[in-house]
Amino acid sequence: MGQRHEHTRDLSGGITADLARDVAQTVQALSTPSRVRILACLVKSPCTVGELAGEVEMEQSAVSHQLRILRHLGFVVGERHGRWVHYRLHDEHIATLLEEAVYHVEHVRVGIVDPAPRASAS
Amino acid sequence: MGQRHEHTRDLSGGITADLARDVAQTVQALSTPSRVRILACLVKSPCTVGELAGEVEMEQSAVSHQLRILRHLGFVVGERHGRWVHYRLHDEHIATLLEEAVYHVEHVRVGIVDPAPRASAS
DNA sequence: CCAATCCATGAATACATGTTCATGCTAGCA
DNA sequence: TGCTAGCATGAACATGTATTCATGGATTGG
Repeated sequence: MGQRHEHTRDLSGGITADLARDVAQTVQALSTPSRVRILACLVKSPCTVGELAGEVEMEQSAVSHQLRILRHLGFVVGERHGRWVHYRLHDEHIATLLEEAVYHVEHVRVGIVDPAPRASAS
Repeated sequence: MGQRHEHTRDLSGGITADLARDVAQTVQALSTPSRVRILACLVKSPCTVGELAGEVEMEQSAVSHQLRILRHLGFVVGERHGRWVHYRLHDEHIATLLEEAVYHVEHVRVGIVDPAPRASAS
């Protein structure tokens, strides 16, 4: 345990336009508060749609719509158990991605406005 | 050398709605192909607006607009040198965040559609 | 100074998207 | 077999946003 992953990809060679498109599309799964909350819930444990709706304070319909998006992006999978559908993260890498994103937000406090450059340097 | 960072944040305790909002807003910087390409360029080296426009195949005006967003999110900083404005990443953590995102897209191939759950399990 | 270059910005537009509302489908219970 | 609970889905709507166009500010070179 305590296994080491770097989880990074060298970008010194640049990236293609196609890869940029894929990155943007994937990352977009985390670009809305509702989906972040849904995924954060699923990190803790699998949930039904109704449970998710309660935890993230959204209507059931809205949750279903967002779950559909997350399914299409390969972030979550749903499995039917009787009348309920249990949703869970597709794999542990999804949890890692979210954990990394949260880490960056908490530690590298971004979001501070930076004015347009006016003064000359050098 | 070879220093170890985990770069993750334990989510077993859940996250607040405010944190989810911040995560979504921050991650949104990487949720568009144009901004991903701009940031990927800046990972390699600082660039002027005109250089960025050439590399990412966008008009100068569009690049300026996106740079403004990235500035406000604390992702990049611009410094005036004569007639040019040199843009660079705010710090190396931004590069790490992008590198991690690209890593996930390349290794954990998401984006495969998953049908709505129909069959019953158990 | 004047012109040219580099960049920022506001308005306008086209487009994507998140939510709600209404409805339909599936599975279990009486 | 109705009937209800849990969930999915389509339409409508409001909102956000990325780009283009036009323009203005800043700076240097002539």
